[in-house]
Amino acid sequence: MDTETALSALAALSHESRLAAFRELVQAGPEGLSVGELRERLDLPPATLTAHLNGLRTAELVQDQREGRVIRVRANYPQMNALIAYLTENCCAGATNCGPNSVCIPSTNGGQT
Amino acid sequence: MDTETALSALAALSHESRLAAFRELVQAGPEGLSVGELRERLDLPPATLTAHLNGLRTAELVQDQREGRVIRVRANYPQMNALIAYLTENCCAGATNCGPNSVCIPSTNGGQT
DNA sequence: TCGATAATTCCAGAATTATGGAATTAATGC
DNA sequence: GCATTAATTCCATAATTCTGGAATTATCGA
Repeated sequence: MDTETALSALAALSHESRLAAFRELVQAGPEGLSVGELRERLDLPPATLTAHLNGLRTAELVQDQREGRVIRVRANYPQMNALIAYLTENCCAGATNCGPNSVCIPSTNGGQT
Repeated sequence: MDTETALSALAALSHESRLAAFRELVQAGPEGLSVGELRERLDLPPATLTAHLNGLRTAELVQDQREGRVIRVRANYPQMNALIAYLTENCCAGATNCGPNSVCIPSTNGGQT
């Protein structure tokens, strides 16, 4: 993932409603949710939800598929994963001991504190 | 890390100049950089850089320390790591096979597609 | 075709964030 | 005290993002 794409994804997730929407979609699993279900859970006016969904769509963090009158939205897990990979690389500057479960130390000092 | 803190960190990183500043600090390692060095590298007016640094400070993604007339800024690696952990949990909904080097699939379907 | 439902786009006002010059604070050396 | 350097805050303008009502598009069933 390049920096421009990462910025787009970070911007998409940096708003309360959009992060909440994305979390709902992740919890919903591969089935995703219809826009209507999402709207009920988040309790947002239709136009507002669409605007936020468009932010997530631009960042390619979600994908959708029309099913009749309903549009089903799914979290794009690989894209989210790519964002985490980007942040991990930028957090650790290439150190190998880095990740969510380790303390993040740059490689330039061999991991000492 | 709670959602409010994550939102603050995501917002801080979702701007070109701030992400660039943070990357410079990560690459600089534990020594960090003075505000002046950062200013030269990013080529920003002083007031603009300060405004962006304040965003990173509020999110506790950087910490600083005055050394005489100079203020030294360092990346706060644990905070960045906590953000990555938060995103990993929210990306994967608790699945164990998740991380920057694996495909991110929620746990609700056992990893099948 | 018509009516109902789902979701979107359009658009304008409100709110927030970004930008950077000028003034200010902080520290140092003479 | 005074000049110098480093960085900040102050403040006003510019730019962007957010919000949501109203109109529009898309699909379906009768």
